[in-house]
Amino acid sequence: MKMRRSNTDHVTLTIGEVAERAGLATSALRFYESRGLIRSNRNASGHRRYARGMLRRVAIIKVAQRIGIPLGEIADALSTLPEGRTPTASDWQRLSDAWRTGLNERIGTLTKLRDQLDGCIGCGCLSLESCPLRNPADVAAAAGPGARAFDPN
Amino acid sequence: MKMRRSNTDHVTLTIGEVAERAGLATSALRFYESRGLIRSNRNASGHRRYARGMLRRVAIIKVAQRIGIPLGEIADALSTLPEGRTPTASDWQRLSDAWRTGLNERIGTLTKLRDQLDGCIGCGCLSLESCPLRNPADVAAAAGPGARAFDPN
DNA sequence: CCTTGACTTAAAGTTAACTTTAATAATTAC
DNA sequence: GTAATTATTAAAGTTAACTTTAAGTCAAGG
Repeated sequence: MKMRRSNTDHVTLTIGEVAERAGLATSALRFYESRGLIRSNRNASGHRRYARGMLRRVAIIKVAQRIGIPLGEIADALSTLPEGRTPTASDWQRLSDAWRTGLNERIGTLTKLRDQLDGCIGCGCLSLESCPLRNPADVAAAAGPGARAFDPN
Repeated sequence: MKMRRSNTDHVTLTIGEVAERAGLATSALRFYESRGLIRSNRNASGHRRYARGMLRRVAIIKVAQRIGIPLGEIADALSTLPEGRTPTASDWQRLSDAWRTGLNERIGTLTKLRDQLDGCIGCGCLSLESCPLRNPADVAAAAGPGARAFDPN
């Protein structure tokens, strides 16, 4: 029983519509806009109106987040696209290529950690000098997304 | 040129010593104590004194963190140990067994994500209906440690 | 016309895991 | 004996990624 046809421009979406179709809250969309990840046009009365392409852009943001890319980097990446254009297939390929590398590193770090953990089964390990878990050679962090209070050590 | 031998009890460590040997800040140790992850004895003037075993306990906390276990869960796990005892080899085995499972899940989630990403190279994907990246079957999150503001969707 | 419901903004709150600050006390070094 | 470290506490600040709240505007239905 939905009817919202008094919209002048039928190809635009309201913030509520984008939120529902993209699967996130309207507050998140406003937040992304404040961080420069997305943009919006306004109708006469100041309400946001989005083109269909925004759904793809938001989808890309969500995938990048699942990969573990912080919003700031996602914003940087998206800002390399020609002025606000909807990402094309080759845009997406370029972005995902870059992100795949980081993802592989994360997987590698976690896998190494698991292997070290496996190597420690019942060894009564965690010795000060010899335990690889306690003396990680890879200082590079396995940290996922989220707050790390500036020092990911 | 270090000399600190006026300590009555030579087998205890000050908070500064634990911090240095464990590789974290004194503020972090106090914070862990406030969260119930570690305990301390106090000397006559109220300064913290730790037994050697604390180093192993802190090492376990650090490994668990690398695995991606939030401090709250680490605290729960450690609290299953008999009253404040230094974790033994079998304690460690039990704890790491539980944590390994979560670690493997995380690795699995990220690996699946990477494979989906690989399957999308140049496909111009992210289609509303058919893209597995856009419609992840596994609602379970790939989220690492860190703030997720209560809704890990 | 009036009531919902969706929209607007700025500002403050949330969570995790700490750090920083401030003001003071105890130790250690010389 | 005094200066420099190191310690103590409580409270506030930090970062990320949002959400919630407050106070009000706009749109659609009856």
